[in-house]
Amino acid sequence: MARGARAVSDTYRRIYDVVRRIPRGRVATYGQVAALAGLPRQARLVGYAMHAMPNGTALPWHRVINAQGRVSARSGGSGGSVTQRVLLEGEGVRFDAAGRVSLARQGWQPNKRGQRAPHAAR
DNA sequence: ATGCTGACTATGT
DNA sequence: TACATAGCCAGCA
Repeated sequence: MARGARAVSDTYRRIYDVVRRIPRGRVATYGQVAALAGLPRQARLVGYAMHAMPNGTALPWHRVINAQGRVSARSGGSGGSVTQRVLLEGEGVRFDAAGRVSLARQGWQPNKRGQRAPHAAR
């Protein structure tokens, strides 16, 4: 590969690859995905990559949230953010009264064994 | 080539 | 906790 017309740039390709390895029932932040993709400080690019996602791309984009543990609002104004929250809840992700997720508890932690949060996890 | 925009983050007030 | 500002990079007109 690495030749001819590619639907997406290698940069986006890396981002999608990272998002794809996010385990179910876990959430990752844009900055985290960017870092794992080899793009530190490019959290914005991650968000933009999600928006530029080709139609038909099957990946857990709903498991990507911002550093505040909240679902970022996307352009279009639709209830896309709501759909994302519903999908996460369907995987067992818990939202607090403020509509935020405990990254310390549900956050995806690669390198860690079992991805199990410290204490009080469940 | 230039300038603006955008599913962000960190820091300060 | 909420709002404002600065820094980042890629895609598009």
